[in-house]
Amino acid sequence: MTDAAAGELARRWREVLACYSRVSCALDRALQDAHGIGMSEFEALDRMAESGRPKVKMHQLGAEMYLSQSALSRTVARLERAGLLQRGMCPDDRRAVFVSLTDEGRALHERARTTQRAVLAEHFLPDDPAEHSGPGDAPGYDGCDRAEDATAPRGARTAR
Amino acid sequence: MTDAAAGELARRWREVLACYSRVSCALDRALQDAHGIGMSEFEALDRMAESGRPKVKMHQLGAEMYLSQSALSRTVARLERAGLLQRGMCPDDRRAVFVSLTDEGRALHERARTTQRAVLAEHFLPDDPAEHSGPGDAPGYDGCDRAEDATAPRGARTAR
DNA sequence: ACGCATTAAATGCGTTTGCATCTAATGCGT
DNA sequence: ACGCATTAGATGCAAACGCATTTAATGCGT
Repeated sequence: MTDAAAGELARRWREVLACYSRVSCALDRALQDAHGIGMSEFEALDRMAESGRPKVKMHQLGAEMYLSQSALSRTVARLERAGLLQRGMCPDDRRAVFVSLTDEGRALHERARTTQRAVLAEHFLPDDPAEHSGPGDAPGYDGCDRAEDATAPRGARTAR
Repeated sequence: MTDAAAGELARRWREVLACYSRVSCALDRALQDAHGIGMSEFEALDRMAESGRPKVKMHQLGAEMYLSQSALSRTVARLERAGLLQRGMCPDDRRAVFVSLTDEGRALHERARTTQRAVLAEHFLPDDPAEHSGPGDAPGYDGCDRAEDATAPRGARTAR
C-alpha cells in the first residue's frame, strides 16, 4: 500500500461518510415525519417484506442487517409496540423468535418504501459522478438542516 | 424515475449502508482501542491538522464535517478534556471559538492516521468491484463482531 | 442421564447523537 | 443610541446504539 493509494482511500472514505450522512439524515427525517419510523425500523420491515416468507427468525434478520444483536432486538420490540409486526415462539427451537409482519406493518412498509425511493432519488444521486470534492467548496451543510422544502410538519420529532 | 431505476438506487443504497457499517465499525473500534478516540474525534483532528492553519473556528470545522452543531461542540469538548486541543476566544468575534491542536493532539493524530489508513486498507476495499450483492450471500456479519485478530486488548471499552 | 459449552434473545449501562432551547455577542435599521 | 433579528456555541433531554451480561433452551460428549 503506497502512501498515495492510502490517501486516495481516505479521500474515498470521506466521500462515503459525506454521502451516508447526507442521505441517512434525509431518509431518517422523512421516514420519521411521514410514517413515524426510523431507518433501522424501515430496513427491518423491508427485509421482512422482501423475504417473501411469512415468518422470519430474528437471527436470520440480524444476519443480513447492519445492526448489532441488541439493537435489532430493540428495533423489533419497537416495531411490535407499534403494531407493525408480531413476535412468536418458534416451535422447533424455543430459544428462537419468529417475527411476522402484521397487515398494518405490510401496508406501512408499502407506503414507507415510496417515501424511501423518493428520498433516495432526491439525495442519493450525486455520488458516482465527480462529487467535485476539492477543498473550499463546502455548501454550508451543517449536519442535517437542509430540506426546508419538506412537505411534512416540523416539530413532531420527539413523539415516536 | 422508473421503478427499475428506483430499485437499482435502493440496491446501491444498501451497499453504501453495508460498507459504512462495516468500515465505521472497524474504524471506530481500532481507533478506540489504539488511541482512545472515536471516529468523530479523529475526523475533527484530521480536519484541523490538514487545514494547515494553527487555529480554526469551530463553525468552520463544523461546515466541512458531517456532525450536527451540538455533536461537534461536544466532540471538541471531549478532545479538550483529553488534552488534544485547546479552545480559545476569538478576538474579532467574541461569540466564536478558536480551536488549536496541542502538541499531544498533533502527535496522536499522526499515530491515529496510521491506524486509520491500515483499517481502511483492510476493510474499505471490496466496494468498487462487483460487491456481488445477490440475495442469500450474507457472510454472517452480525453487526460488528468480526476482527478477532485485533491485537488490542478487549474490554477497555467504557473507559474513555 | 448429566454436565457444560454454545446459541438466541433480552436487558442494564454508559456513550453519542440530534433537536430544541438558552445565553451571549453582532450588526443592521431607524 | 436603541431594539431586534441573527449567529456562535453550550446544554437539557430523550432516543438509539454497542458492549457486557443475563436468562433460557440446545446439543454434544461422556
